Amino acid sequence: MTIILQLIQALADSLSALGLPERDIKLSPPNNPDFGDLSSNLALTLTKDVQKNPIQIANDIKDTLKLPKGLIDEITVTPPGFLNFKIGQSYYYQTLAQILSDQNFGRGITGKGKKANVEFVSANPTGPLTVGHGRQAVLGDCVARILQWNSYDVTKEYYYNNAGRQMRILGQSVEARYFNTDLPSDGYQGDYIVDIAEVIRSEKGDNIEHGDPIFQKKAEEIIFEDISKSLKKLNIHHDVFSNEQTFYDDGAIDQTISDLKNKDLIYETDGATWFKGTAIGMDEDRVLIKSTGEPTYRLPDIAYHRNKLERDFNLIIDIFGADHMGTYPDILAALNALDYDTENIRVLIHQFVTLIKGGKKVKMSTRTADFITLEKLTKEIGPDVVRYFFIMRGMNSHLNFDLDLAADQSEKNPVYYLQYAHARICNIIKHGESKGISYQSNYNAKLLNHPAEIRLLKKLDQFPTIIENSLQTLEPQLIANYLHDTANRFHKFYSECHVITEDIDLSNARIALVSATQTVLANGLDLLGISAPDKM
RNA sequence: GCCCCGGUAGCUCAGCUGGAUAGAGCAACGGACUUCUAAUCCGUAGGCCACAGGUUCGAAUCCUGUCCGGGGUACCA
Repeated sequence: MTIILQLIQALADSLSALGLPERDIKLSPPNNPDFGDLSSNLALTLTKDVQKNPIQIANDIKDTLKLPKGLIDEITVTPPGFLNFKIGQSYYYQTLAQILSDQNFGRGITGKGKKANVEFVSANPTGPLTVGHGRQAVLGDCVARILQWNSYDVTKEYYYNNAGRQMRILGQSVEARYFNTDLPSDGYQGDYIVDIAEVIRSEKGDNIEHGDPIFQKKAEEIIFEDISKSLKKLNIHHDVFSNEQTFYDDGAIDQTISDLKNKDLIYETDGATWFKGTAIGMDEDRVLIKSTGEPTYRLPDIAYHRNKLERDFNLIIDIFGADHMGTYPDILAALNALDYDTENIRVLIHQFVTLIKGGKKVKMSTRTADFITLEKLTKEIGPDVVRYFFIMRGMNSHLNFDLDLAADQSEKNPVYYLQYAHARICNIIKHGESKGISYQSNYNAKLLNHPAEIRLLKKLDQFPTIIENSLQTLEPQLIANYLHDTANRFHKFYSECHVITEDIDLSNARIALVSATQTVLANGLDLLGISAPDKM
């Protein structure tokens, strides 16, 4: 049982001993370290019901509190009525020992025996991935890593629409380049289309007929290769690729329509087939099949999610850009109408990246070939910097990405702050070995008394809590922020405490502390898919 | 019009399941390397947390309204 749970239990016991009403008790570290390690507003929440001065309530609770010996050093009551707990240092020494005995410190077992699916990127193969796609790529990959770290069996999935209008225009664009004719209206203007046409020419010669499916097929293939390559350079791999066409071929699309029809949720107007969303509480009805006979993306999306639900995942995560905000409720509503339980589906929406170049916003468009590729960015500033840049911000913040600044600042990017801490530790350990000092399990933890040492220890102790929070919220930036704090406390420790000294006992204790810090940093960086270098 | 996200230091953003004195990086200024890596550390400066109300012992955080920016609201994806 963690120290927090023990305290909450003891506080709850006190409440009942005093005949006070029950409360949902919360403990959190106060901003000001003078108030101790954990604080509770418990007494303040009771004032109204009890009609008593909160300070007096807090003192009553304090006096009746029964705690295991050695757990808490000091309990104080401060205005306006907080209960503050100072945790004994021996607790942190135990944490240190725990980290040193377990390289996997921070790993959770929540997902043991459970299967999760994370769908992300899912850009249609109409052109290279852009900087805009990067955010989702990194976010999705980190979410998958968080789940894996918590023992989930994770399938990383990429879904794309290859049967619709977009891909048809792509094929027509390639064809136009091949025959040297005008691009279709809304055609793809990028040079890569010309390159694809040339590949086709060199492989198949000049005698392909108009309308040959090879144009679209080859384009899809080549562009997908390029997308995979860009992702690979960011250390991102998908396990499964699903596409729309499959669901036409295996009849899932027709089946979905007929099942919805059986639920009386389908009607036809103006030659189009509509989904009766209003019948099940939605704001509007939506078109599923256009009057041209071509389905809208919603229909295959429903079929696809049905397919995912039938693959028996315990957790299904969809990661979408803000432009999908309005569409997923329809999908979920349709699935519910088809008697599926959608509780295991979590939809993460991230806001867009606004690109700034030369102080001006860049409007990106794949169609007009007005974009900066993710691959180019990765090449310029490196995968670790790209990943950190995208992950250090919350997903529902709009992100301004200044390309000039990114290139400029890559030298002093905050990710190096974390990596440098790790590299420094490696160097200390190396230096220690040259002096005959290396980690011994019989170190004397009590020698770690310096404020900078204690502060670092307290930070390391928080790691599992941070992991737990990030699992619940699926927000990787919690880990990024935590690692920054940890590196900060390490750097401060480094500047105040020399590790390898003439004092062998102290050196041993500090080597232990530094090794534990290394483990936490390496684990955290791994969660973000960022490398932990031995030297820089 | 309606729905979703945001508005916090000069810039980019943390903090938002209500707590005590609102933080970091960059930019500016001033210090610290005969020592395990100065990609670091220490210090100075910088704020009506968009605005106005409300709830509360207590609001950057919750509620309502207004303003500004982004996205949706398509028989585009």
